[in-house]
Amino acid sequence: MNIGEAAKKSNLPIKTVRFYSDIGLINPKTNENSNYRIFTNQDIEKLLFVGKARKFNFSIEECRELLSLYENRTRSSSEVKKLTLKKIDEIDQKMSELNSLRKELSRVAKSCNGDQRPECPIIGFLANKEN
Amino acid sequence: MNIGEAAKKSNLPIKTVRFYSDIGLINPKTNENSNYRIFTNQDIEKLLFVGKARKFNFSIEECRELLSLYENRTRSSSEVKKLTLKKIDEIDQKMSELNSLRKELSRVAKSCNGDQRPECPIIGFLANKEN
DNA sequence: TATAAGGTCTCCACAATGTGGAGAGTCAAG
DNA sequence: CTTGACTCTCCACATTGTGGAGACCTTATA
Repeated sequence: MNIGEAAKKSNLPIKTVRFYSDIGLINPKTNENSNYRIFTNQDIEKLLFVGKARKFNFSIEECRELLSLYENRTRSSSEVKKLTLKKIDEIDQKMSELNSLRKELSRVAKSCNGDQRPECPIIGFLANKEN
Repeated sequence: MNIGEAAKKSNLPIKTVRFYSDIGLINPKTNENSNYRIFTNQDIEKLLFVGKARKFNFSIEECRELLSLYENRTRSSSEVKKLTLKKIDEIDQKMSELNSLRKELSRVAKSCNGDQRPECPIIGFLANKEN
C-alpha cells in the first residue's frame, strides 16, 4: 500500500511516517518506477508499535531498540524489562524535579497579592541572586 | 565589561550569554572599534534573573515577558502572578501525564518475568493495537 | 617592534522530533 | 488528454543552546 493508506492505518501523520522511514525506523520497499514507498502489513504493525511506544515516552532510539527486540524471536524478556524500568526511573526523576519546582513556585505565588500595585515578591524572588 | 567577565558573574556559559544577546533578551552595547559586546551591571542582573527563571521552567519567551515586567516599575503584580500560576498549571498537567504513564509502565513491567525466555508481556502490550 | 597567548567575533552545524510548504513527478478517473 | 488527488525530495522552522572553524582584537613578553 502507499504512504497515505499506511498513515491512516497506523494513525500517524504522513509526514511522520515519511520521517520514520527516512531515519530507518521502518524500511518500506520502493517502487522503482514511481519512487513511491510501498508498505506491507508488517510495516503497519511496526508503525503502530512505534506510535504506542512514543506515546509511552520512549525516545526514537529506544523505539529502535524495542523494535529490534520485538523482531528478535529469541531475545530474553529481561532486556525489554530493563528498558522499561529505566523509563520508569526517568519518570520518577522528572516527577521529583517538577515537584520541588511546583513547591517553590506555589510558595512565591502565594506570597504575592496579585493586585494592581507593582510590589511583587515573585519578581523579587527571581531577581534575588541568593538561592 | 567583556563577555567573559559577564559570563562569570552571571554563572552562564559564554555561548549562552551570546545567544541571549543574539535573540535580544539582553541588549549590551557594542564597542564600535573592536565589535566586542560591552556589559553593564544592569545586564548582569538581567542575566541572573533570566538564569533563575529558566531554572524555574519559564521558557525564553516567558523570560522575555517577565523581564519586561521586571523593568516596568508601574506594572501590577497580578500580571506576574498570572504567569506564575500558568506555570504551576502546566507543571500539574505534566505531572498527571507522567503519573498515568508511570502507572501503565509499572503495571506491564510487573507482569513481565524478566527472564531468559522470549515471552514478554511488555512487547505484547506495545504491539497491541487496542488501547 | 614583533610575536605569542588569550579573548572575542561571526557563521555554520548538530542535538530531538517532527511540521509546513514549494515545486515536480505519478496515478487513476472521466 | 486533462484534471485532481497522491507522492516525491528538499528546505525551513520550532526550542534552547553547544561545539568548532577561521578571523580579528588586545595585552604582555621577548
